[in-house]
Amino acid sequence: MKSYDFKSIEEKWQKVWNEKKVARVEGKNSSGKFYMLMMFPYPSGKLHVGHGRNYILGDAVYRYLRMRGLKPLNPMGWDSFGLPAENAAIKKGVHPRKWTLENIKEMKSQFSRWGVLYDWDREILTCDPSYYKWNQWFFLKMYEKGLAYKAKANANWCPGCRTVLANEQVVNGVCERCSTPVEGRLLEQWFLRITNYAERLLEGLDKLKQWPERVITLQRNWIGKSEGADIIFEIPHLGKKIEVFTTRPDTLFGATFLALSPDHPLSEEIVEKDKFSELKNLRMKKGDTYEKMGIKAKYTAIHPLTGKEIPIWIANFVLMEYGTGAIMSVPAHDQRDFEFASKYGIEIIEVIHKDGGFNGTCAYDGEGILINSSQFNGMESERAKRAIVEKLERMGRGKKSIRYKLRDWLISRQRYWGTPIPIIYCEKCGIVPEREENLPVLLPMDIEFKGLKGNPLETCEEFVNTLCPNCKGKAKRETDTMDTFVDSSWYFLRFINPKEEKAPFISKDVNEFLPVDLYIGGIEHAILHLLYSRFFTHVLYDLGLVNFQEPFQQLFTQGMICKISSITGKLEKMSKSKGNVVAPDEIISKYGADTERLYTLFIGPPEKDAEWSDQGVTGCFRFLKRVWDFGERISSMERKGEKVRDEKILRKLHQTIKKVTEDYERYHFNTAVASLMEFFNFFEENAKNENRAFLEEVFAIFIKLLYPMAPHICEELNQKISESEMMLLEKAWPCYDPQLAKEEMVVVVIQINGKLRGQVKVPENSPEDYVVELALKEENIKNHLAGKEIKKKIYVKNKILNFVL
RNA sequence: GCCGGAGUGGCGGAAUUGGUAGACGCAAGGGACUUAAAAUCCCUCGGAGUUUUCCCACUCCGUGCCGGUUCGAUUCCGGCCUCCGGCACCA
Repeated sequence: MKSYDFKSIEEKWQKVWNEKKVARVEGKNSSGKFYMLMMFPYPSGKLHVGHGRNYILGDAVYRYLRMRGLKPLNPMGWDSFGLPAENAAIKKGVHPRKWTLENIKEMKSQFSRWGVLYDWDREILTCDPSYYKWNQWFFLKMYEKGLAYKAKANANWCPGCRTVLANEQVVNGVCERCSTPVEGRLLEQWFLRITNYAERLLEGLDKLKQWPERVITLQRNWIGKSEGADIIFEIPHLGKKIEVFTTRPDTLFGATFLALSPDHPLSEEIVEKDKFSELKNLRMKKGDTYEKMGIKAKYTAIHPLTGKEIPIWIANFVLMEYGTGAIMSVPAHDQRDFEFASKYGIEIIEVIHKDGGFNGTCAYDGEGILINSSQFNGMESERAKRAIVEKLERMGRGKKSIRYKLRDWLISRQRYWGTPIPIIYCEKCGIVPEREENLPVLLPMDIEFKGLKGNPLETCEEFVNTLCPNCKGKAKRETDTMDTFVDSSWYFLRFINPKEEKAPFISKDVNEFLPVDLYIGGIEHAILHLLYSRFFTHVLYDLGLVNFQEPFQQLFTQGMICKISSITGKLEKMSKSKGNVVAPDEIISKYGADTERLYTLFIGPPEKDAEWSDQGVTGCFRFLKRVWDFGERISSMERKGEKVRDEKILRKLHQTIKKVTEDYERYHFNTAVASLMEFFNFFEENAKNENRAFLEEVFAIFIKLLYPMAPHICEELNQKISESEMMLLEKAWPCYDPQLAKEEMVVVVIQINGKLRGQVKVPENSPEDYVVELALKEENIKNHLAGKEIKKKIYVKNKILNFVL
């Protein structure tokens, strides 16, 4: 008997799959359209078993769908622009492109060693001019539509990466990539006007029925819609107005002061000259780590409804980035206003009354009945909101308003390894977009990286100096490159026509294949990538380039693989910096790729985080080894006599087909593995007869069920026992016989007052009377019923019989 | 503070619509084989108790805590605790 030689089996089949290009989808899809996609990786180098989860999961789905008769489009590419490549270049002097291509080669071979299949004929690299040309093209389209613009803004500057970051890339005040604290810097930067799409991005979420609820919630909170009113306060001494945004117009009569952000454009005009240094100081002390403080302005504002003069303060707790940068402060009904008013002795007026509401020690921010509010007294908050806004609208002092937390997407990066922004600064014409026919604006390749500081593009004369496309006069190129999230915001469209030279894609084809039917990736992209991609798709829809607005029909977010970190001592996401990575090659050389695949799927529910256990891996290895030995045993048996079927085994088999099919449909691979193990335990135990024909029949079905998860061993076993040479990948998924999948005899549990007291075996769908009769014969039931009266009987067919006493 | 998600044996986890809690795997303990080890195979494995020579049984408790609905709750409802994730002076 040959022992389980996973190494040669796996090499053999990987070679076959690669050479036959089994996942290739040419042009249109004949077997029904299905587009599945794994989030494409950044080629950072070696992959670990944690990364593997994404790809293995996807491959199991892919192979299952293949057996179900679909031939899904399943492409793969590389998100290959970005900082790590550039940092490696500066450190080691190797060009980012070279570093990137080497990593891709390594990772691609890792995919092969895992036995995951992609249509490599559609491979794309975002760092390739044939790809990033279209980033530039989209940018120009957006510029035309006013969706790309340059503005001076207080940007998030990361001193570590020496570039600005998008709001989405700042996590807890530090850089998402390098964890350096982010500073504010006033810079001219390029933005994409994602805020124009806030409402549509919000509405679109309602249509995403097959997205995880938590991702929807994260996006909804990130967009952060608030409904309220803009209200105008006059400053008579200045002859100017201040507009504020509030969600609580019903509290307007309690507004006893205005508070302006220190960055508000009027802030310098309204404070005394001798308080300028104080103002500057205030600008440094923003954020909730600082105590609330402020400067009283030299002017007052007029309350739009009472006509009373109220003070204006510059306050460090008011954000310039949200609303209008100014608020009406209602100390009785907003805790922040309350703290500020208490500190500076500003008047506090209760206007919303409720029992247990405002008591003078802290603000009451709930709803109630209006008081101290003139003609609105006695109204409910909700009604008063409308009534007051209507009144303001009639007076021309305010209007209904909706605000979002979402801010425009800052895409400028002061780094080299990215898509050059196709903009030219002409001495005469100013900002001039590059002409379409001149695209791509090529990233220069001959750059010396060692010891470099700052953006190398700035020092690259051939790149910077150019002629104006308008007047042919002297001009300079923009040296900022694009955020790499631009690259990943549309790559799923490029896979349809990856080699198209005249357009980013062909609309007709894209409309046929998209939206992506199943998108698999990590939860860490819940906001950034998935929001930007949705935004891009909405924009492309408006440009008439695609006929759908949402790019991803179903989203599956898999959990992360964790392990105790040798550095922090805690359970952490597997990563090099935490010193807790497990290399796939370690597992593959010891147990094989099928074992790693099976264990990765068995480790727990795929949408949840899981802890890697080296010991757990052995369980899966032992299982596969037993499967192999069983196959060997069958193939060494003599073919003789007639096929003798074993009813018990057949029933168990068909129950297992049913269970495993249902589990695959729901992506519950962990329980699919458990069911297959359970079946195999049963099979081994009961397959005592030496009837090869029958054992072979059962075993052939069993390995089909196991195939999507452990494909190499199953292909090999299939070849060994099967008469046809056809690969399992091309075979049909087994159907179960509903009659056989049912138990012949079902166990009905007997309860007394809801407590388990016994069980009887009866034929399926037995009538109540029959089950009661049998139950009453049970010794234990008799004991419990002795001397008591049965009040009620509850019978659930094939499940339970409950006597209520 | 706000918004999500979760809490089940020594561990990872199962229980698809309210119907036998602990499937499957790991670890552990015991045994077989072996000079020995590895590998493999067999048995035990939530807690407490009753019965008993053993087997076979049986009873009570048990799914974070307290309460409710129900013949019956890991599952539904109300209140709390803890942990994880996201947002956070967002007016």
